[in-house]
Amino acid sequence: MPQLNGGGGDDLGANDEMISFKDEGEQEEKISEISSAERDLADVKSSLVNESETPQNSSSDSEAERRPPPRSESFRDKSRDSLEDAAKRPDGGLFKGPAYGGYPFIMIPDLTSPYLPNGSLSPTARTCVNVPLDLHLASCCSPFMQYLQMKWPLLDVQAGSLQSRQGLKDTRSPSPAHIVSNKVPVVQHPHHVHPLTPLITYSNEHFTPGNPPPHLQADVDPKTGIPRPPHPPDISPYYPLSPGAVGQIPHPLGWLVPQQGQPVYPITTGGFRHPYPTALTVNASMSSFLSSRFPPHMVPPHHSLHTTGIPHPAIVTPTVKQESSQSDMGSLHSSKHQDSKKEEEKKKPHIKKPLNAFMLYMKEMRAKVVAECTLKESAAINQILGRRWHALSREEQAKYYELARKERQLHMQLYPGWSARDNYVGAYGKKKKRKREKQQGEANDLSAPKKCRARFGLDQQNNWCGPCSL
DNA sequence: CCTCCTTTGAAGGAT
DNA sequence: ATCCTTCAAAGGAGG
Repeated sequence: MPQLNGGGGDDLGANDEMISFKDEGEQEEKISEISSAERDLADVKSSLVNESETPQNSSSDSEAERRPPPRSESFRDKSRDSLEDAAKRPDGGLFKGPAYGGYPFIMIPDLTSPYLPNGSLSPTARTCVNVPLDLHLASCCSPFMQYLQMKWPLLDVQAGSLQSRQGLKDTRSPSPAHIVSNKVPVVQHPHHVHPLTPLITYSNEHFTPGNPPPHLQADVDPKTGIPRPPHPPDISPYYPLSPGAVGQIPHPLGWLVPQQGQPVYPITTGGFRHPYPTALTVNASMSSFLSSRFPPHMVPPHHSLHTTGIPHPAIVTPTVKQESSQSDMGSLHSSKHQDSKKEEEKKKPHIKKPLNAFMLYMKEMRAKVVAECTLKESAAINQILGRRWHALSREEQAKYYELARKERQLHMQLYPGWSARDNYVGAYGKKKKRKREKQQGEANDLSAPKKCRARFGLDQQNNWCGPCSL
């Protein structure tokens, strides 16, 4: 993306855009435009997801055209080149150096990325760009702020308008309740909805008080013919696929508000979960809020949100899974053992991996699929989503790839030293083990010892798995 | 209660 | 360079 850090920070080393598909059969990928969740579900159910690559009344040549079989170098290079071009464009100057720090819409040039159908910035976007902002520039320079701005490019505008409209100047000392009270409605003006809202995507559940029941489905996706759950008229449940389209905006304060929806990077601190941090935190008042809501080790330094120590939704304390059960029960049954264990775990907060493109896509679409097919089982849902993912057009996928790349970039800025390896569970973690064994075949028993030995060496046999230690 | 399932993609280590 | 493994989300299913 256009350098968030004003420099050549673009290259994360991941040529993730437009990765070639697995060969699942092009025919299958040509899921017709009338494909529906029901059919997907039927496929899943009938064949237990036996990906029979039988050509399905595909026909949709346009679809096939949109998605050239080997999604690879050609498009990838083009994409990257175009991205770079975008960064070099005059309006890409928004991202040159600190100057753009005052703009919350730091991602705008990406909107003009070649991924978008017409490659132009929507009038809405331009309008938004020109909105004067009441930003706290000092804060904006931090990766955290960039992150916030990326996630909630409009928030400051909204905050500004809030201040003007509601006299929120007294936010100098806002209480969390205060912040929370300024929930959704005030930020949902259609004209404020920026095309960049895809960056904030994720599902409505983050933002709506509750997902409407499937039976309330009102409209139908013109593209897929799949009924959609109803949504506020000023909020599109989808990414804006065309310039000027209105994107969905989960509540910008969502991460400040306990929600039912699962955030992308939930910070769970005493039941406090949220999606990515939002730009609301730009001001100093936020830091006081953070101080009140986060444990000290997660609260950024006052008035200087430094790269390190910045609260990030990717940080999840190990108490995540107990947030509902243990936080309630814990007060009753808090054993010393648990305490010591907790403290031990607190020392190294779990920084989650940034979501990849598909994960972001799933995050956004899952609710829809669930609503459409009344299927709850995630495994089946994910199969459907996987198919739909492949059925997406280049441009549509590109948005997610781009979003994912930004995720990684910000994640990297926020946690320079973090490695995906940090999240690996020991030498041979419990997770996914069985499946891998299945996939890898029978030779596992033989290979495992060898791998442990190779991996940790003889001097670290304590890290070996059980079989290896025998 | 914990793990598996199921998807794709990213990352890192091993070969 | 390629292969293998793990993890990211999600929530029902099953041990």
